[in-house]
Amino acid sequence: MLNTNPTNTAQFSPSLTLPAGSRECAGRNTMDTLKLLGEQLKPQRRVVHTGDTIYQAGERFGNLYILNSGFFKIVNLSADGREQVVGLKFRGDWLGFDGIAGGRYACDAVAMDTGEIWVVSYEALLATCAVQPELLQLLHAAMSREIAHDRDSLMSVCTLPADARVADFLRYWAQTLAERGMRGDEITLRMTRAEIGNYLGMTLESVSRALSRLARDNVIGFATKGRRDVQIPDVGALSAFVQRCLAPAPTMLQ
Amino acid sequence: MLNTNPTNTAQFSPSLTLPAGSRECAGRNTMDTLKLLGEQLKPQRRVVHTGDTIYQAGERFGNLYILNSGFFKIVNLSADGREQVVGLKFRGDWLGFDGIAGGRYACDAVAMDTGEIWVVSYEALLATCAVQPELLQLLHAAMSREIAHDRDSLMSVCTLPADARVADFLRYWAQTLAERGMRGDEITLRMTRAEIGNYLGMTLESVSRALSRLARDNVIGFATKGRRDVQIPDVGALSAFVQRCLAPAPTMLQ
DNA sequence: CGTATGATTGATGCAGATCAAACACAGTGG
DNA sequence: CCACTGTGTTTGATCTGCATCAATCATACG
Repeated sequence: MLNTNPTNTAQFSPSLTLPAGSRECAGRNTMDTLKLLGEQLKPQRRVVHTGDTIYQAGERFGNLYILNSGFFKIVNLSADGREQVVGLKFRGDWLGFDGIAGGRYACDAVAMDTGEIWVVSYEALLATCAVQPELLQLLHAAMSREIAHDRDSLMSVCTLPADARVADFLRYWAQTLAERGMRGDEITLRMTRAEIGNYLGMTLESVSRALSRLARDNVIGFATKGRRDVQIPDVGALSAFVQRCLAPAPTMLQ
Repeated sequence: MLNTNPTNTAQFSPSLTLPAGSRECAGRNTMDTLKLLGEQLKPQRRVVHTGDTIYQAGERFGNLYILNSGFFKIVNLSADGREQVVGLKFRGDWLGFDGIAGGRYACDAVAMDTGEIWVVSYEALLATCAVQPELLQLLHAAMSREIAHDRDSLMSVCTLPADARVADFLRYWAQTLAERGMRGDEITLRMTRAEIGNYLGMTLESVSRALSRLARDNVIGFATKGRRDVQIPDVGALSAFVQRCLAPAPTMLQ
């Protein structure tokens, strides 16, 4: 992989520069957006716990879901039994878009932590949008962001070596939390190495080795007890690590 | 890769069973949908030729595009110069969704053949949707399909070995053409091996070897002159080939 | 015809998969 | 309290699928 490497002169983006498209729609932040959605839609609120499934592949589509707290994984299941984590959802994300086209959800949405989701009937949402055009903008922005991010994911697995993929994964996680008003410098991975590996297209052993390497290079740190909490003192260091992985050769001397 | 392989007993879907979600919204077919869109939106029609760029990453968002004929690739470009084909668009597909959230397009859309695209101002589209709710359904269905397909792509690169990825790519291409009323048994790849490889996360040599293998096994055929045209007598054979690649071991004897 | 671009095929090397063993920690129950 | 068990993690050794390097061939075009 990483076969396309045109004159790579390591001009990586310095530290916290957010990539284009990652900021909230119309300059609005996540908290304000959630407040607006809560007021406009008066959604049914539902508390979920680790392992709860909000919808499953094949189930009849009817609702969209807005994640107010906690976090979810989206799992695709193929006819022949392959299982693939295809997305992670954080505070402010919407769930269930995949069901609109086919009338049935195409994936499973599984809670990875305790949290609260808001249930919104798609029909009711459309009705509300008809009298409140700003809502439609929010809906479309959420779908658009999902499409753009899915493409970034594909780019990651297609062009980055294993170590860089793990680093980029942590960078995205930390940035996402920060953008949404949560601490991004100390994140609790509520996924096993196997789940992370599945999401990134590598084995759990490779994930473990990559994390060890990142810790050895002081790009990340591990919390006192257990290896589930990851400290990220500087997000820029993760980006720099990715670039280092892409660097063609040491080119020592000359 | 393909490390998750739970009791894989090769119960592959027989022949032409379309996977859930691949049929058109509300049972409508592509031709009818295009007709409706053309009548309702009266879009500006624009002829494009190979290599034309309909929009580019960073360009200010304003229009969505509906592909009436021809075909496009969607290319993502990272800050450090990596280039990734993240999608292919066929007749009836929409282009430009990635621009809604950030106000700027996130990718390049490049024509791979002569064709016609319809230009629709996003603002005007929303206005029309307000008085024609069916249009909004079509829009959402198109976005939903894109999200679902992007996930399938990620699953492909994460769980399939190189040969199977190429086979699955051809299967998808053939099925998509068939669904949209075009011949699916003889497709002209208007992409180089390098472009296909980039899209599938492998080198051009691996693509070439995979195609040679598929031809040797009579799963595909090459047209008389040149290796750009691929004959696909039976789409099911491609699915079967994918399953064969996933089979744990030859298990000869017993 | 010569040149250029893309495709095929072979030889070799390596990143990451697979196999294997030891370790850490949280329950659980005596 | 500690032994016991199960689940997840780490780390090492080995193997292999695919990348890389390289040479030849095919088709298109000036």
